[in-house]
Amino acid sequence: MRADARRNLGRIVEAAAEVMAERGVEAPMEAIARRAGVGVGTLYRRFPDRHALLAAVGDHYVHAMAAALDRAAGEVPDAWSAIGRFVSWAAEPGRAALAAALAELPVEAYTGRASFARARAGWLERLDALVRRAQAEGSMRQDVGADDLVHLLNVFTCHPDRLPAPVAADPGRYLRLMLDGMRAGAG
Amino acid sequence: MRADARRNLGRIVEAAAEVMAERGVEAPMEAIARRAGVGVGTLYRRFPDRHALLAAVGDHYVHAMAAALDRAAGEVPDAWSAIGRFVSWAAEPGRAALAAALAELPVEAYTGRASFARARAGWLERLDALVRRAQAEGSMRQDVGADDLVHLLNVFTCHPDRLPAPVAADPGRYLRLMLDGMRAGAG
DNA sequence: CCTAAGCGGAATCTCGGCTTCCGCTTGGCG
DNA sequence: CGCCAAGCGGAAGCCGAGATTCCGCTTAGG
Repeated sequence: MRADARRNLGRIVEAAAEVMAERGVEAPMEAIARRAGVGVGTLYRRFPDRHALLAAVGDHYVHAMAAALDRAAGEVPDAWSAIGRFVSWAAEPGRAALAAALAELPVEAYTGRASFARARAGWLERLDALVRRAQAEGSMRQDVGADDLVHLLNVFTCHPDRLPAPVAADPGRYLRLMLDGMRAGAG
Repeated sequence: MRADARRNLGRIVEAAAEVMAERGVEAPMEAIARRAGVGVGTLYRRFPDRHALLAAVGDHYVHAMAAALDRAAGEVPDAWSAIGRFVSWAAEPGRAALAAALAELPVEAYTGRASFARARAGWLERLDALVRRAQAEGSMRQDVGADDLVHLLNVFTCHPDRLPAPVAADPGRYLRLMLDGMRAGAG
């Protein structure tokens, strides 16, 4: 594979991640190509259909999330703070948006992508462990779980067009409210 | 106006409210017509364009919300419980969804509709009063407002396709979490 | 310098939804 | 009861957005 081709490949995946975060998994191929600074033809040559592209984007995303989680857990001793940090990181514009976008998509996009499934499962598992640790430390309610965290992140960080403008303008405010509600004793 | 025509008019507005709640303000006219048990022709004769239909739906909605709020406030003595009740009512499937749908829409849909604007303002004012009462009673945080409540309702009750499936399945759970976060002392 | 890998983007195709239009139906008056 | 205009439904044609193909031009790199 020629050097420039390889470079474009990377750009395309990044662009796809961005655009899908902003406009959903169904974002027009042309928009993705434009963002990547590439012609649609190139996009199609590399990824024969949308699913192929999605799988690539999914890999990209899962690894980024996993790395951020580990970083957050390493930076502070208590689990509750680590969760707070991770949430802040994930809430940065257009970040978890991708999670929401990917959540929308049909399973068949990943069939035969065992590595992706494994990475995803691993990430969720580590998040879950962190949550359980926070609960054991007495800082988090027992009746909420890692899933709730993920869902709410997805909700508040999905692309701005899909949220009431004030929420889109400051999702952090609402995520903090959510965390306040998840703190031990809040129920 | 003939009796059957009047009947259809009512059905159309109701159907439009339902369908727009589920599929957004841009929901296909044909879907609305079908739900109303009416031909598209009838729809277009009555409402020459989408804006006319939206205005009618908006009226419908604002009045329903105002009535529910007053009912909730009348049923229990303390403001916090009243808010809880109202939120529960508004979170019933496809209810506030309409609010979210209407929130999306451009101002020009309502220009020249003073009565609608007035009704809307009145409703918000009453909700705000209730929130301030809850704060005075010491049951609600000072740093949140009626707006936050409205936004959160919109977020969690928008049509299911736009939410992670588990959230769509039980928006009440997440709204309760958010309310827990808004309770006095939660910050 | 040459050549095949790689590229871009115009052209074409498809699909979903909007809007119109006209022949049929029916409320309700005389 | 009979008439006829108000009202109805939905097929037909229009349109724009996006997917996908294709081919002549560009350029990496041996």
